Amino acid sequence: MRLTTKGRYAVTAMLDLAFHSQAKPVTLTDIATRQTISLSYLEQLFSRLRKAGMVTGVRGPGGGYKLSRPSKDINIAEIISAVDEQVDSTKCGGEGNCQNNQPCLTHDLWMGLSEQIRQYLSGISLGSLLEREFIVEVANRQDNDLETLVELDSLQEKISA
Amino acid sequence: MRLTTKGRYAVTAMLDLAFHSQAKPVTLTDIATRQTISLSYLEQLFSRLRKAGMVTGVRGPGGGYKLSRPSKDINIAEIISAVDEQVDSTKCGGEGNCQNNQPCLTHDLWMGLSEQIRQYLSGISLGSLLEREFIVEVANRQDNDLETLVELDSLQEKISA
DNA sequence: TTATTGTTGACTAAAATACTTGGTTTTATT
DNA sequence: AATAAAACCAAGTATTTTAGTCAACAATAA
Repeated sequence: MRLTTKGRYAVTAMLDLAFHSQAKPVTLTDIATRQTISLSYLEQLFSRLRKAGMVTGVRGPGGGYKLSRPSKDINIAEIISAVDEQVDSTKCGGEGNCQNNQPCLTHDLWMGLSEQIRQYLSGISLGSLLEREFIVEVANRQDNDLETLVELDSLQEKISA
Repeated sequence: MRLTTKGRYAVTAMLDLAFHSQAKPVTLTDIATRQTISLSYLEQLFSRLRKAGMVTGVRGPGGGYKLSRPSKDINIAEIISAVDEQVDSTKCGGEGNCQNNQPCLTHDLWMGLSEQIRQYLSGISLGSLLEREFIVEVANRQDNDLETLVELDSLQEKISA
C-alpha cells in the first residue's frame, strides 16, 4: 500500500461522488470543478475505479458516475489500491525480493507498517466519512463556491452577448 | 510524515549502522556495499542525519559514522523526518491550505492517518528492531555476502598481479 | 440529429528521486 | 613529511513518477 497524491485524489473524488450521490449520476466535470482536479486526470483515475468495480459509468447526457455499492461498503484502502497499480516489486513492493532477490534489511519493518496502514484505512468507509462534521462542512462550502462560479459564468455570457 | 524510498534508505542505513556499532566507527563504503545503496547518495542522507544530531562523523582513516545516542533512543519516525525535508505545504503537507487556502475535502482523513503512522513509527526504535529475529538473520547473511565479496576481490588482485 | 458525457490512448511538462562527478578537508599511518 | 582513507560538500545528470494535455471515438438522452 503506497501513499501518493494519486491515491489522495482518488479518495477525494470518491468522497465527492458519495456526497453528491442522489438519483442522478455525478459528472466528472462537476467533481473536477469542485475539487480542482484536472478533468482528464480524473478520467484516468475513474477508469481504474470502474475496472475495480467500485463505480459505474453512465454515458450520454444526464450521465456521469454512480457508486456501484453503498458508500458504507467502500473503504479507503481499496480506493487507493485501485488507482496505485501495486507497482514494481523491485523495491520492497510485495514479497521479499527487495535486495538481489533476498529480503532487504528493513523488509520486516515495512511489512508491519503497511499492514498497520491498511488496517487503519480499510476500517474507514466513505459512508463513515460522510458522517464527520468537518467533512460535511467542507463539502457544503465547495457546493456554494461552485454555485457562485456558475452564476458568474452565466453573467459573463450575458455580458458578451 | 511522508513515506518515500528516501526514508526507507535512511532507515535501512541507520539500522545497518546500529547493527555494526562496536568500538570502531562504520564507514559509508561498507554500508553502501552491504545495502547496495550508492555511496554518494548515502553521503547526502548522512549529511542530514548528522545535522539532525543522530549520528557523528569521524574523519580520517579508521573513521566513519557512529550513533550519537544509544540505539534504543532513536526511533524510526525521527529518521524519516530528518531526511524527508518536510516539503511544501502546497498539497496538504501541514496545515489546511490544500485547496485555495482552504482545507480540502479529505484533509481531516490524511491528518488522522499521518498521526497514526507517526505514532506507530515513533514507537519503534533501532534498538528494538535489532532484537527481531528476522532482521538479525538478514544482517548476518549480508555480512557473509560482504566477506565473500572481499575475498573475491583480493583473489582478483592476486591474479592481475 | 445533436449535444452531452463516458471511454481510450498517446503524448508532454514538471517535479522528485536516485545517482554521478569531482572536488575539499581532516587525520591516522607509514 | 607523504600518503591514503575517510568524511564532507556542491553541482550536475538520468530516470521515474506525477499531473496534465490533446484528440479521437462511443453511447445515448433530448
